[in-house]
Amino acid sequence: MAALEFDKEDAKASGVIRLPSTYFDLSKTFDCGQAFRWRRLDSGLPQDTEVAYEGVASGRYLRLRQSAGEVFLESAPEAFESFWKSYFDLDTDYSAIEEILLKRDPSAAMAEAAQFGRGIRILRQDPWEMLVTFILSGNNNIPRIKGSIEALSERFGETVPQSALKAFPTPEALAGLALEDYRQAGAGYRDQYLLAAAQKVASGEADLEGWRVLDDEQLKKALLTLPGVGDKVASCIMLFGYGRRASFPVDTWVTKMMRRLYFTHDANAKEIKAFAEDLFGDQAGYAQQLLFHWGRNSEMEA
DNA sequence: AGCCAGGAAGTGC
DNA sequence: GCACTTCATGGC
Repeated sequence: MAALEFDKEDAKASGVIRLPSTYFDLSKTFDCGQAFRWRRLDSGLPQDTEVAYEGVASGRYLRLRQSAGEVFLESAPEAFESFWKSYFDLDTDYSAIEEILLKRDPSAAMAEAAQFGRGIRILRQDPWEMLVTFILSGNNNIPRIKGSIEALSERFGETVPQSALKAFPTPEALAGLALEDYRQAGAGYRDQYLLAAAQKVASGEADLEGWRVLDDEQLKKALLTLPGVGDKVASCIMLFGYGRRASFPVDTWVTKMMRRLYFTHDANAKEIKAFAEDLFGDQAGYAQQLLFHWGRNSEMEA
C-alpha cells in the first residue's frame, strides 16, 4: 500500500469536492466487482478517515477518502465537472432507484439487499477497459483479475500526471503484445482472446466508441462478435462501460442468489436473466449489483 | 488431490 | 438449440 501525505497533496490538488456519502460508499462501490484498479490506502491519512482510495480512470489520477458522512474527492473543479462527476454517476438519484426496485420487488430479501448494498454506485467506466477486464473475468477470481490488470497496466500503460500509477493500456499497446506477455500477466488461456480483441479494437474493426449510439440489443450483438465475449461478459461491459442500466449480468453468484430467492428449481442463466430483466426492468443492473454484493459479502445461511 | 473462481468456445447430438 | 467438456492458474 502506498503511503501518501494527504494534507500536502490537498494543497497541491487545488480543490477538494465534498459529497454526502449516504448513497456513495467508497468501499462498496470499489469492491463490489465492477472496478479493479482502485487501491485502498492505509497510511498517511487524516485521523478521522474511515477509508481512502487512489486510482486511475481514463488516464486521470484521483485520490479520495470517506469520513463522517462525507466523501472527499481530491480534484480540481474542472476535472470534477468534466470527468469525475460522470464517472461516479453523480447525476443519478440512487434513492429513487432503490424506491423503484422495492416497489417492483416488495420481498423482504430485496429490502435487505437494498439496505446492505446502499451506497453502491454503478461507475461509468471506459468500454475498452471493461472489455479487457471482463474477458479476463471468465472462470477466474477477483483477486487474480485485479492482479492481471495491474500487471498489464504497470508494464504497458502510459504514465499518469501527478502519479506513480500507470494508465490502463491503450488498444494499440495491447494489440502489439505477444501471447507470452499476456501469460506473464497471469491471463492464462485467455491470452488469445485478449490479443484478438485488442487487434479488432485497434484496427477499428470494433469501434467501441462508435457503438455508444447503438440501442441495447444492437450493442449486445456487436459485443458478442468479439472473441472471449459471451452473454455474461457482454452484459458486464454494457452495464459498467456503457451505462446500460437494464443490463443484468448473470454469473455464479447471481445465479445462486436468484435461485434461492425466486426459483424452486435450478434455473439456468438464460431463464434467470429473462426473469430478472422482466421484474426489474430499466433498473435491473442496480438490482444485480445489490444481489451480487449481498451474496458475496453477507453471512447467509446455506 | 480436488474444487472453485463474476464463462466462453468447441464438440457432438 | 442444448448438454457436456476443456481451457491456465493460484488459493484453499
